[in-house]
Amino acid sequence: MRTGLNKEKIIRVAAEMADEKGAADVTFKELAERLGIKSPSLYKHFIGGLDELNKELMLYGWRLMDGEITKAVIGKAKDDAVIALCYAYRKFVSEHKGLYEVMQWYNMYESEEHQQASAGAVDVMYRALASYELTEEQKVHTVRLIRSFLQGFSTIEVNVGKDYPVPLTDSFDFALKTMLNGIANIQNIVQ
Amino acid sequence: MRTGLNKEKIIRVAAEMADEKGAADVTFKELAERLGIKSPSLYKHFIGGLDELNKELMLYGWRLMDGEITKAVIGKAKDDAVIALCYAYRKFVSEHKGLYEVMQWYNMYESEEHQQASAGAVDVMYRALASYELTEEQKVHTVRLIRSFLQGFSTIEVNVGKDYPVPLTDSFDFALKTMLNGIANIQNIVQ
DNA sequence: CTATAAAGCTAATCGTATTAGCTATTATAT
DNA sequence: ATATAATAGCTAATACGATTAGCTTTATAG
Repeated sequence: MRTGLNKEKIIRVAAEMADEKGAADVTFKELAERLGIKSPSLYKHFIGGLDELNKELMLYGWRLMDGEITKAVIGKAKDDAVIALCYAYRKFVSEHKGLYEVMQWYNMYESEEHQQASAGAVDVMYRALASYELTEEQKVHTVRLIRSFLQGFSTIEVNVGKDYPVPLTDSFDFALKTMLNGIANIQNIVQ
Repeated sequence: MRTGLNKEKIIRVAAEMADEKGAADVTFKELAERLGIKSPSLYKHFIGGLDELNKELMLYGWRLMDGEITKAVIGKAKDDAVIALCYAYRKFVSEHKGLYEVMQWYNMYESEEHQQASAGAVDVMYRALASYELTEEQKVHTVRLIRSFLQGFSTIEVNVGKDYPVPLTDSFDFALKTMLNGIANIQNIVQ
């Protein structure tokens, strides 16, 4: 019988599943169970199989994050904007560990598509830097620094056991200040 | 017949294989072929199967990197030490993309073991900071910043398509300078 | 020399992904 | 309204790698 499913609904369930059980445990078998259908039926929606689902999950994840960090930055400028963006990124990851794994993990394979998917989030970073007096090249460097840090920090935080006696949050703030300080002194930094 | 294999040799072949084909494509099937044995025989060396192999690969990778960055830092202090360490880390990743994937990827599951594996590399970072006038807490923050950046930057660099018109190397240097600048101004940064 | 452990092998099993082909339901064109 | 086509589901069968069971050969300790 018809269940009224479509790609979008399936992706949402798959994303939940990823967050609950980890990216590697999103199987067609269990996804189908959760949706109340049999696993071969999933091929009606994802002809490319598990691979296609993962790609769509990745795209979905980046769109979602894009939305979150965009909201966070609205009406803010300079340091306030950067700080808000970084907090929003970190919050997103903490709430979507599994989905974030897919966003990272799947990138190993389809880097072209991944590039485009994350372009939205990167673009928000550029806009957040608009209010600084920076050359285009300086903006590129800065975005790459912030992006690298956020990505690395998130990965570490998600998988870390202990953050005692020095809380990770303090280190996060420290890092933000260091980077903002770098932006402020950018003329002295770049030859 | 006896082939004279042992864990160490198998791991080395598996590491090569990871670098050639990517972490996800290290299968018992092909690994056995490369070693000239049948895949069930691998269980004589890795009772825990593919899982155990991956864990050992991860440990091997971190030991290897530990050695590399340790060498790089010898006889250097302060900024020179940090710069050398970061370059060595980046070089290691560029030469061991697949192995590095395993080092990252496997961490999702066994975070306790991963912690210990990467502890060596983290320790080298602490030593590299020894020559600065920093409190223990400041060192922790600094190590976490550098580590996050290196991890994020590496992941991005490995999977990125284009670094044109702004070369990634320039961004790497920019980031290093920004972070070193942050270390120099650390008193002003921490409240 | 012999007993035993180690390291290999073949054959069989398991689990998930995937494909093939069938059926009912929905949507659409006449 | 009705005939037709496309869609979304199903069952049965296949494929492929991981894994397990049980056998055999080779080193080696005593």
